Amino acid sequence: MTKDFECMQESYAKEVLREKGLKSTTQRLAVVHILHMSEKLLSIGEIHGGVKDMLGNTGLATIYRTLEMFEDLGIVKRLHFPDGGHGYAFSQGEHVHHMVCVDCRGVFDFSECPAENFDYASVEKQGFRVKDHFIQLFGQCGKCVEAA
Amino acid sequence: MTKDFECMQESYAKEVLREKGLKSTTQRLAVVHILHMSEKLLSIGEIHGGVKDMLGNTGLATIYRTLEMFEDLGIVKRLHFPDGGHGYAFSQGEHVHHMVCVDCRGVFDFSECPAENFDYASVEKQGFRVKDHFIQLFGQCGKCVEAA
DNA sequence: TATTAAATGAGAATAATTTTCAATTAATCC
DNA sequence: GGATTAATTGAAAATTATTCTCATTTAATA
Repeated sequence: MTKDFECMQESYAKEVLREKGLKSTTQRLAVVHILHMSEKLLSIGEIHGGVKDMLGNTGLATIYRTLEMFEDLGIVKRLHFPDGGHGYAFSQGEHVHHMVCVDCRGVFDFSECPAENFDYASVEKQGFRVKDHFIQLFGQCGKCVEAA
Repeated sequence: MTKDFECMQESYAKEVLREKGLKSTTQRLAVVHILHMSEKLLSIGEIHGGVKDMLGNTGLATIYRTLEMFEDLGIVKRLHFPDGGHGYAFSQGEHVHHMVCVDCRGVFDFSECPAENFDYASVEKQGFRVKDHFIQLFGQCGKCVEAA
């Protein structure tokens, strides 16, 4: 039975976890919730803070473990900032890319893949086999453009 | 006067440094040398080790400072591994992208931009202004394909 | 060669991440 | 619903990564 207020992301995560024989713990679902609620990239510390607000004390190690696992499962994506830092965003499995606002760290995702029509044959000449790609756009979001 | 054995990368780096009023120190040039010689992504530790082999003792902080600066100058690029780690590759200023072999961590660069013909207008609907992009390909290099 | 601002080294300080292990909990089976 | 069990967690220590400080050194310039 599904709780009324359970969001799609939450049930999606549960499903993925169940398929892999992993447990849907309160902590893991809280991480999904926090990420899904956020309009910007969150650092480990911010996620930890958010989870603690929801559940009371929660070990930081759990957050690390959860995020690593979620990344492997394709539930979250780790994105990067120009300054070398990084943050996490919810990412629902399918092929999705992200734009990051360098001013407010807002994340915006889009499904059109910039490299969709690229002919990898041209870069595969020396025998390299492309298996995956990572694409992230940088720029300013609408609000920050106006504010500037 | 240019030393006979000075490589292009080294003189390129010197030029960029001079333009910005920064010093071409032995340590900085050693970092360029190490990176340029390497066929794979190097970690901070590996770069530090390489520089120490060339120059004798060298502070780790200098390596950090140098790499951060080089990244800002567009001389090196910080790339990422699926496992969350990262490494540095020489990157000569112009628009270049990298492929990383997930087996041997080899780096291969190419100049055709996969996103070259992408129409950013489609993702800029909500007012986001794309300023830059980060693209990195993952796969297996020829050697590792054969070895597998 | 003397001058000077920039850069370095050493190590302390801080931050980030991983590990360990006993206690807890979600899923499963009756 | 309660017992069972393997997975998961929390807490703290251990490890690793990064930054900072400041006295000393060095590259560029005149």
